[in-house]
Amino acid sequence: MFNKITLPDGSVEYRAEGLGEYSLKDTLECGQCFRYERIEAGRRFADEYLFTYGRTVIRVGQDKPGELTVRLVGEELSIEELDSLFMLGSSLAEIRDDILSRTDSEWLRAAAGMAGGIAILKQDPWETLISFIISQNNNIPRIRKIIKQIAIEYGVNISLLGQGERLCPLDPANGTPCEEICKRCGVCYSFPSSADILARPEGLLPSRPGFRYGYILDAAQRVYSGEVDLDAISEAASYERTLEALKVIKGVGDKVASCVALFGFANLEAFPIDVWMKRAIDEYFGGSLDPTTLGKYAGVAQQYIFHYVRSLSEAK
DNA sequence: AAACAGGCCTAAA
DNA sequence: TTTAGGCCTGTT
Repeated sequence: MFNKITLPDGSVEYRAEGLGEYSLKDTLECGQCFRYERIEAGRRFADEYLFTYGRTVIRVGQDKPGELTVRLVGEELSIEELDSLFMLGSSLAEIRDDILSRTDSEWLRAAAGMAGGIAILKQDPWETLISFIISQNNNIPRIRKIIKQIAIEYGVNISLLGQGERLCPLDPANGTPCEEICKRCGVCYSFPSSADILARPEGLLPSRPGFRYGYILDAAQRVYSGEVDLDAISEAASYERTLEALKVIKGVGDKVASCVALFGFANLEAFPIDVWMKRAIDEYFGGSLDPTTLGKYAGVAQQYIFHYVRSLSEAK
């Protein structure tokens, strides 16, 4: 859980510790989220990032596993919201043990050993939905680029919103207007609502989403009209009903819907199967793997498998 | 240059 | 119910 700390200079930080093997780097870079920038120059922690969430930019750092330090720019977030976003309510070790107690796969054990520091973020459902619509038949650099350009095209610059200090480490003269830097980085721009997109659909075009353009529009229409009610899904819906509800949107099939269930609604039993997972299942699980055998944290197991198989492929 | 990238849709068996 | 093409675009 995060603690709020007021520093001598009056600024506010949130700190959490005792989070076991929680890895900030693996959590942000494992592919579940797209709106982050790693900070290199002038960083205060071994790993440090800017991460966009709603109308807040979160500057988050980690020196060793199990510790997090956070500063906020833009809209305030409550401790509860921060805990929920970073999944601090669950113990990574308990989740891992639960998964491993249900399998005799040595390969999965090795995957857990390597990826056990990954937490499942509970991100904004709407942005997650659009992000994974964009992800289809696409590669990660371009996915990030499209999302970034959409935000820059429609969004407000969170870093210029309010009272708080500017925390942009990419700005050499802290406190000065930063149009140029921000429009390249994009991480400080909020993501448009469904209404924003419907009011001016052409705004999507500069990002060149290709055939996904119609899918994004369909999602915006169905969410705006209430036919797909993300708040209601968030409140009550089971995993199966979440999938069913999301799949009425054109361009949303099993894979995209399960990603939104997992990363947008924190349905930890969600088990997205993409090309990487298919490869892993073919290679290391004899061609089939029933997610329900992995228990209520199957989605975390999915991240172990996904992360491990990708790291193996990168190694060669 | 042809194939591929964290899928989905549609048409056809 | 399952299987093939095709799809925007950018990169290699």
